[in-house]
Amino acid sequence: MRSNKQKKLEAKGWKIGSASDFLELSPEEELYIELKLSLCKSLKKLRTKKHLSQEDVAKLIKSSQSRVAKMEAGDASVSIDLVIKSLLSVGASKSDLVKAVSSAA
Amino acid sequence: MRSNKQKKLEAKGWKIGSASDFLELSPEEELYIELKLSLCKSLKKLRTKKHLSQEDVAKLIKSSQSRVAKMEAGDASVSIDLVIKSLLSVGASKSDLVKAVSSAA
DNA sequence: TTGCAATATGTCATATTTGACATATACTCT
DNA sequence: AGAGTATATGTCAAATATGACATATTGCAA
Repeated sequence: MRSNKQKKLEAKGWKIGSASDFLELSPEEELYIELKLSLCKSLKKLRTKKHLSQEDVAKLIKSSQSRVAKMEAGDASVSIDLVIKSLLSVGASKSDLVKAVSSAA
Repeated sequence: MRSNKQKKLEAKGWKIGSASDFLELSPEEELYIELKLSLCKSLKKLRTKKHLSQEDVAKLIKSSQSRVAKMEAGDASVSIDLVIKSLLSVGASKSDLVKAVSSAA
């Protein structure tokens, strides 16, 4: 099982250089990150389930493979908007989104 | 009961000037808009329930009253990211988010 | 009515997100 | 081993979202 600290570290780029430290996140910052990571994980799951490459998804959303990789990695440089748009483009249903939100830690 | 067309029109600024017309949205574009509008609506509900002014919320999220107004209006210039951050700052729980996503048309 | 607080709408310079690209790394195959 | 495919990571100019501000509009109490 993955530790809490590791999950925070996966949110690459977050809070680096800011006053507050990684492990001092407010509850709402925590939930925001967990939610985003959950959506990112769902994207990867749905994509592989559909046997699509990152390049395939990139074409669907008119973006690039590198951006899809960053989405799946939960990179801080990608917006939740883009992740949600990608999920929908890959065929996620409303209930898929509900599941993703529900399963945020 | 509100018509479908009206809900689209509430998504101010959307698709204006683009090739496709308001009423020709793909299913995923539809769901994306409905989802966003649902989150916006939830924000307004939660804010009023907590007896907060838009100015109060603006201070919580370090933004401005006008941006909060735009969020609640479902303005196309605001990101889902900001709406979610606002919801969490106002005290939304995970189940509040789940409900908002679930109740997207 | 007037006055005041809350909300709506428009604009704009700045900040953040974006797609694109290069390149690195991983994972099959033969 | 090498070749081919998929994924990861870094960078950057262009596109988009942002907070701040001005101002308009609403609603409501005196």
